[in-house]
Amino acid sequence: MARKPEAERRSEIIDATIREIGATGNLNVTVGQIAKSAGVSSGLAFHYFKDKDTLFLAAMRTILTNYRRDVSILMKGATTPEKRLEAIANASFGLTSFRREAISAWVNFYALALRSPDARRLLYIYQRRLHSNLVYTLRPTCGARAPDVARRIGGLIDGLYLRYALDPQATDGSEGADHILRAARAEQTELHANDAMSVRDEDPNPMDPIAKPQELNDNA
Amino acid sequence: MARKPEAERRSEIIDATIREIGATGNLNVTVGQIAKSAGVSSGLAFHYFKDKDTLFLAAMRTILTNYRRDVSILMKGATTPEKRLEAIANASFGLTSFRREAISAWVNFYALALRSPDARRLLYIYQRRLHSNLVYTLRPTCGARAPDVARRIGGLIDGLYLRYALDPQATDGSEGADHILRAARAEQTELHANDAMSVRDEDPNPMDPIAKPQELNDNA
DNA sequence: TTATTAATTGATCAGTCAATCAATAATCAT
DNA sequence: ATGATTATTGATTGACTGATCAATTAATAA
Repeated sequence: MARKPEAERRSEIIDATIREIGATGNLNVTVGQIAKSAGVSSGLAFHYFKDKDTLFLAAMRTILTNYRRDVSILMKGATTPEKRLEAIANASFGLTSFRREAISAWVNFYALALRSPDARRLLYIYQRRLHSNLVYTLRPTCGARAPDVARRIGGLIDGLYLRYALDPQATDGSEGADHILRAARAEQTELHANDAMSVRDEDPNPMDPIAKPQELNDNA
Repeated sequence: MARKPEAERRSEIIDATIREIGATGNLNVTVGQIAKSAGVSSGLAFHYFKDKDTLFLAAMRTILTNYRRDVSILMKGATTPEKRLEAIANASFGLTSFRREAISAWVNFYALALRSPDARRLLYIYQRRLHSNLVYTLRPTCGARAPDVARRIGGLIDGLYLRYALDPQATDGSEGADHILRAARAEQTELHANDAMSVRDEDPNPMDPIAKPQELNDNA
């Protein structure tokens, strides 16, 4: 009936996908369900997305874009390293990323990455961007240790996200964000037995850290 | 044909389940596939496990049992707090837990926990046990901060596991284990800006830390 | 042996779903 | 208007699969 331009319909279908994944908690939602939730026929969903996996990936790209936007916004006002880290932490555990739909999408996305190279690529983009942002943020306080520390902070973000995401008693992610800041403070204190160990980690991956926060695009 | 006692067949079917999940990377393996891989008919799989989800949970219990066994073995020889933490780290990133099959099972298990209360319960058992072991291990060096630090180390284990598990370039998990130890060392250094913050975390969850490493059973 | 129990099969049912496609309806350009 | 283009439908197909069950076979006991 109601005719809409391609771009709008695409995003409506993507939104419906995220909604349905959030409602059921898994990727076994049928295209029919999704289409219905979007108020269109299943045929249209296939018209715009060649198959189900493509649709899921598009949905995940939207989630990642939202996350990136949050980071970007919160980073704007952050002037000190401490504030910048807080921005990253708050974006990771903030309302956008911690809604049920985003959580479902994320957790299932990890599982999808196990069998879909496309999903894996997308996951790497997220990881690289996060790592890059963290290195940039940690450099002033950690110096050469920044890449090494960033790897732990990044891992901690993912791990705690998973924890609190799967904990029905956790109402929001603020506790997760607190932990990130505490971990970073611990890593940033001067006297580290670690220093000796992490010398070899001076820029372990030369391709990797770029001076400024990343704005990579998700395609490819 | 070949007749075997219940216990043996059960574990053969469970092993086949783990194998097939590992091979395909997702839970969409059919019971037929699993049965075939176990060398039995699909009917038998349903005879011993009332439905597919039950079978998956049984498989996951086996994975958790193997992990627990590894921790237990490695803990035996560990006398100092440092050695004990090393034991936990090595178990978490060791060969048993880092095989492709275990990785697939774990990642999909997280997704399953999103929709299955039974899976969620099982996941909590793992998390509580890990937390408990960490608190016990960290107490000597962290004192009152142990529960708080344990939450981060636990999260870091999960997060880094996910990272390296989904990284095809990572051959083993030894790098993950290294990170755990470094993070712990950072948290254990004396002069912490954190100390003031984490006072309120003195035993945040009274139900939680128990003096000795846990040997909870997985049922219920 | 014979009766009883336990293990195992495989065909079958009933339902589901991704993907296709021919047909229709709305919009636009001329 | 007219034709071309774009959006949209929904019926259909073809393949798949979880679960059931009646029948069969092997082991055990009496």
